[in-house]
Amino acid sequence: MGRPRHWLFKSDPEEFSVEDLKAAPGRTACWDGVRNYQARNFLREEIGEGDRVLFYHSRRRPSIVGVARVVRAGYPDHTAMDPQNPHFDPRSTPENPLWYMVDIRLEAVFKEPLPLSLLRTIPELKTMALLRKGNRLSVQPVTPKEFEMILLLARNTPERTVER
DNA sequence: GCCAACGTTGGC
DNA sequence: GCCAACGTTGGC
Repeated sequence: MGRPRHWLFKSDPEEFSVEDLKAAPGRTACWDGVRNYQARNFLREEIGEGDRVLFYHSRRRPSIVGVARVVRAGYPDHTAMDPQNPHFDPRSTPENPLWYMVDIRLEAVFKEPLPLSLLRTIPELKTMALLRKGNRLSVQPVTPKEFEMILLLARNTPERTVER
């Protein structure tokens, strides 16, 4: 498959929000703490520099809140090797890292989040992995068409213009 | 706060 | 290798 590819990253905003990414140096942060093998495989093998990312807030007000760009492809997640870190995993070592992360840079925050409830009403998004029942994957692929539709929704409504 | 869905663990 | 028990995710 060609580049860029498209992804959706979930985050509990109480842990790490799109505003946290906006406030980070260079609007760039590493996407650490992923401890699921399927998501790990995407981070380690599939996601490349230049890929595009939808930033999703889970929980309180589930919604897509912005877009980001992958600026560094998969490399070992150092938080897994830090005993002080809540995501520490003693099975992961520098010689044989178990968990991976990528770096992303924020490109835009939507002025109004696109809530899950709205996304469910869009026929073109019916097939989105995010909308499938019981889906818990925190890093998931998005089709180019789905991605474009999300950006269209973010732009089209006047109060949903994209803030740079 | 509830609970369904899911992933992981571990006894056998 | 099966599967029950358990812990976690995450929408509602």
